[in-house]
Amino acid sequence: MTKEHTSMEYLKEYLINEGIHPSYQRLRIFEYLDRGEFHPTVDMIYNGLAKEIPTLSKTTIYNTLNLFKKNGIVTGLTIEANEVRYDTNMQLHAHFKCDDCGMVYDIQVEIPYLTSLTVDGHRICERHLYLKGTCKNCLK
Amino acid sequence: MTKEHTSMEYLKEYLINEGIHPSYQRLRIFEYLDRGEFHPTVDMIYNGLAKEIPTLSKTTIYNTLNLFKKNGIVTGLTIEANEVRYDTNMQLHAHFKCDDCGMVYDIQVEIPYLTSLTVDGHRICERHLYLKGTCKNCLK
DNA sequence: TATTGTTCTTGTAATGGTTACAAATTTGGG
DNA sequence: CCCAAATTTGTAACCATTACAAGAACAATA
Repeated sequence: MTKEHTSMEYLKEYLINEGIHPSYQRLRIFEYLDRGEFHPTVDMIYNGLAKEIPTLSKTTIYNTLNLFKKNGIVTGLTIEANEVRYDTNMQLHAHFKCDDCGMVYDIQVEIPYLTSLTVDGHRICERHLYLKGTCKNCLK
Repeated sequence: MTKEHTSMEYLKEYLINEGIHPSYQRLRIFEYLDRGEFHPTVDMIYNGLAKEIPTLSKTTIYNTLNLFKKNGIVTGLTIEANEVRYDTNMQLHAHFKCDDCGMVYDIQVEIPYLTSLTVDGHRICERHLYLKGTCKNCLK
């Protein structure tokens, strides 16, 4: 998925192309994920959408995210043990989480090592790289 | 901590040097972590030690691991959202987790990029790199 | 050695995120 | 318009972790 804000129609077709029936809830959840570099948790999605979709259930969000993950259009980031953050950017990239404000940033990486298909004889399917520290804004 | 099997006396002095009072439980838990490339969960530690220390409580394991983390001799790996694995190797290295057997391997990395102190203006304190796939043994 | 205060350990209960499940609702095709 | 299938929802269950308070072990002092 691209980083630019995209029309609802486009998101709808995107879901269909990925084999996902674009129900209202799924569309809104995907839209929420796709807008901006946000990497929200389930709670953030719930709090963000519940105002506009009063009947929304957390179970629906979990179901939807698991469906998205199964179909490979979303990935869950486990930077902290007790919170999963969701990302629609499926390209290889790293994340930086600020210990102060909690913000998660996308980081572009150019590490040829990471594109290797094997390491020590093991076959690699997923690559995860994240950094932690104090972010640009909190350093000021 | 080194990877070789080390005597109980050595482990004891190591804990003392790190400012940790070496109680029997702490010593046994640290010994369990230090022996082999195992990266156990709390449950594994509990199941592994409960036979020999019948009074051992899971709370003690959690307390002890949190103490070890606070004193910087152990780190928690959050590869999967619902399980933390503990590692006494505090040097920069990567991990490979097998989706089949669940085994976590240490991987030596030589990525100059990772030793950088900042990225995009953010100050880096921690670096985490893990890979997932099928391990050497499960490929056979 | 007895005492006493501190540290460490333990069991139980509480917490919080996630999943299981079944009922209710919505949707799409005939 | 009707029915079967898919989707959503709320409740309850689950599991890892933490909070808390009581009990046990320990260290220092006299």
